[in-house]
Amino acid sequence: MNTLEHIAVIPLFEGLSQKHQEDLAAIVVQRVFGRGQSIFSEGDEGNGFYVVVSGRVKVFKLSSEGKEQILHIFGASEPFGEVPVFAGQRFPASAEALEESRVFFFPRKAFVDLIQRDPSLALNMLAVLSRRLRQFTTLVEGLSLKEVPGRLAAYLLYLNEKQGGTNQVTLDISKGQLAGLLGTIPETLSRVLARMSRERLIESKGTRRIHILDRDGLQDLADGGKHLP
Amino acid sequence: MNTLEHIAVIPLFEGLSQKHQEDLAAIVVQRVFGRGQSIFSEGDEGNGFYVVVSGRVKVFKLSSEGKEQILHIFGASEPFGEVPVFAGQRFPASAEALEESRVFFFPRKAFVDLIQRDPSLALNMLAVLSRRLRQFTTLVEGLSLKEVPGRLAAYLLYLNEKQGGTNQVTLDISKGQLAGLLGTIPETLSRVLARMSRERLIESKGTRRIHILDRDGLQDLADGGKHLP
DNA sequence: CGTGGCCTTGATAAAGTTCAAGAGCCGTGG
DNA sequence: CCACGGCTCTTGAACTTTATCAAGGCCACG
Repeated sequence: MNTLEHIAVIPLFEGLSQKHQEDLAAIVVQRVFGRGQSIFSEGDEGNGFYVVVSGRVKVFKLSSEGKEQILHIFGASEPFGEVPVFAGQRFPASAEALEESRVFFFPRKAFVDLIQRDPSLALNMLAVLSRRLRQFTTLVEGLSLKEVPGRLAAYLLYLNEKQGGTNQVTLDISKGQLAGLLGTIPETLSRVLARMSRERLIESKGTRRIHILDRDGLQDLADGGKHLP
Repeated sequence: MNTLEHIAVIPLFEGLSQKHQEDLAAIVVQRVFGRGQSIFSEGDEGNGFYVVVSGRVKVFKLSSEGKEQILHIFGASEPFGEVPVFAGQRFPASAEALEESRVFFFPRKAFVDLIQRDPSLALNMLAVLSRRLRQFTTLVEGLSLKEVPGRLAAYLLYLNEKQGGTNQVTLDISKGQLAGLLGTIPETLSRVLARMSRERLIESKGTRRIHILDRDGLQDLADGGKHLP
């Protein structure tokens, strides 16, 4: 698959003319990052943004004591690191490859030029940022208004839906990373999973496989329902 | 001040031609909301977005048990409620007037049309959304990685900077609302303020006036520094 | 000058984190 | 093929932070 074909497949670039896609292919820079390798750090200057071609990338914040809050995990064809392109020039968070990952880098100036010439690209980017804002409201809601079991239940249901259908879920990240995504620590996550098993909401099958036994019970938790005494 | 003059003053519309500003003036709808009145609710369909003309508006989420997390407070010339314009059509949060407020409403379709014709409007809107994303990362960082004293300290320093200069800060919202903005409840906020006074970091002068006695101490807290033993 | 809303304070309970130790799993290399 | 070493994950006990419940105090405004 060549560069142009990869670009054609990215939803952000849907609706672009052949010519404009070729313009993008002309300015793009391809890079590869190994597992655990940093892509950018909070406070760095951003002179462009990224799109994941293959692999997975996490964007996160670190506390002064080293705790990590994951903001997003991006997979193939998803853009990240756009904020500095349009507002100020420093990254508000850090990014790191979760596994060996190939990414496109689009330099700021050429990309902004293209946006000015192509309204559909502008609207696509507005849609991307708007969806991101929506996701953030969900994250904030979870952190502020729900407890860990509620956030975990919501995540399991979300994963289950994404993996379409059956009552089986396969975690796509390690439990340590999941803890960071849910705004807690591995110990707490482990205890909550154990409790959910005890209460017959779920059943663990191996390290990364979980059976959903009581979807309604999980839904109650995700909605902030009160726990059984 | 007529409609066109109000529009000319909104940063989002900076750089627009006279003609396009007139187009906006032609599609805008003006509305007034009393203190405590709802502007929209989470889940409502959004067929346009808003700009505050005068007064103040809070955007927030409610938990199933009635706790409120404020996401933003918007003042004059600030746009809000844009997400449904570009992504899906439902509001991810609710909005309510904090005081008697006048707002402009811009219907979705006409506005999107104009964006397609004017790249500078597109870029302005991208900048608005990007700044909003940046603010969210700060909010998430606070909620997940800092304790209440740290968030409060950061807010006081932010307010102090915004109010330019001296060591005196005037709260622009009630303490109950501030608790909602910091992701806590009034009782906890009250206790934290009392503790900061005891430790001579601040001094309360009346209900809404606070003197900053130890800016470095506050900065330490805001950075997640460890508390004095 | 009284009344209601907002704020404060106290006692108690719940949720989550920390620290410490042990168990399970996996890839590597003998 | 098995054993080693290093992770990741789990579990326990103590502690910290925050929420909850319940009064009581303070203004502000009518």
